[in-house]
Amino acid sequence: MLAIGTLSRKTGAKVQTIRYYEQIGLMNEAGRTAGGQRRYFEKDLDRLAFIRHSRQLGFSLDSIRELLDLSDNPSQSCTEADSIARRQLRQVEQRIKRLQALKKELKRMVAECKGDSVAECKVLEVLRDHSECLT
Amino acid sequence: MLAIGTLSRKTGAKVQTIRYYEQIGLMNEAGRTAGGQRRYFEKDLDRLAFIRHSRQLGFSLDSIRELLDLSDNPSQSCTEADSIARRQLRQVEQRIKRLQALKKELKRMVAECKGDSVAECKVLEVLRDHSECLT
DNA sequence: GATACAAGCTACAGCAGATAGAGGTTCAAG
DNA sequence: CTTGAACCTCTATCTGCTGTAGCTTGTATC
Repeated sequence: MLAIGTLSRKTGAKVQTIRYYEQIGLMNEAGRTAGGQRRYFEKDLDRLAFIRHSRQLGFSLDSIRELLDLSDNPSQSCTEADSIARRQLRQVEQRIKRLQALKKELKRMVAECKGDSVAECKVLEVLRDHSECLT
Repeated sequence: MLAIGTLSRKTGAKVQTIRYYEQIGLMNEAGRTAGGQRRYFEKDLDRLAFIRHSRQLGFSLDSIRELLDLSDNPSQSCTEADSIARRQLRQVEQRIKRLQALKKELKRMVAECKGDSVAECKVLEVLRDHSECLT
């Protein structure tokens, strides 16, 4: 039986976050001691690790909920899990594209700055004048 | 004198967003008609456009506040604006790096999936087992 | 001048995904 | 039995908006 702090240390999730996951129904309600403290089994640790890892891969809590449901019903086809992962992949790719465009623009912005007074600051000028913008 | 809806249409910011920006002190308090409706000058339009463009480049509202302060005091050196922009650039670069690592992992995940039953699903397996993880 | 109605107003709630603090209780080691 | 770290609940806060309810104003048209 593991206390919440142990779960926290083993997964890297903050104690409050674990309680929050319980609150929103992502983690099962934990058993309690006579005094009301949460106690966990190994399977809870696994579930939390799954959630953490999925979060690190950028999955939304809703997607994780779906993945956990699938994981709890091992007889189904894998197709759905696959499509969730592919959706996530597409999202990540899109975000990368967007950020690369931003990076380009920011680079251009700071490259043109010559440390003059604010009046001639290229950074501020670029921000002011959207028409020069590449994006 | 421009109504809030005109400002909205010209900048793409939602009406509520403009009022929100006023509320948090990013936009100056607008003048009002006798009936209490907000009326704006061209300079307000410029300021809002500046904010919108900065947001599109991923600057936080706090950074934008700093940039606007600098922009309002044209006698200062440009150094600070430059360092805010560089900071933003670094953040963007870091995010790209992180996302590229995620992308790699997600690709690996879906590539290994063969449409089997959930029990053998590689996607779920990878999520379960962090130790196989590249990140 | 009357009327219609789009557009404005305030105030508040809600979203994701946590995180922090107050103020009190329990557990486990010594 | 005492100590104090770890736990508990509850509520508020963060970012950056967005949406709704219920009401008022402004303006074009008749």
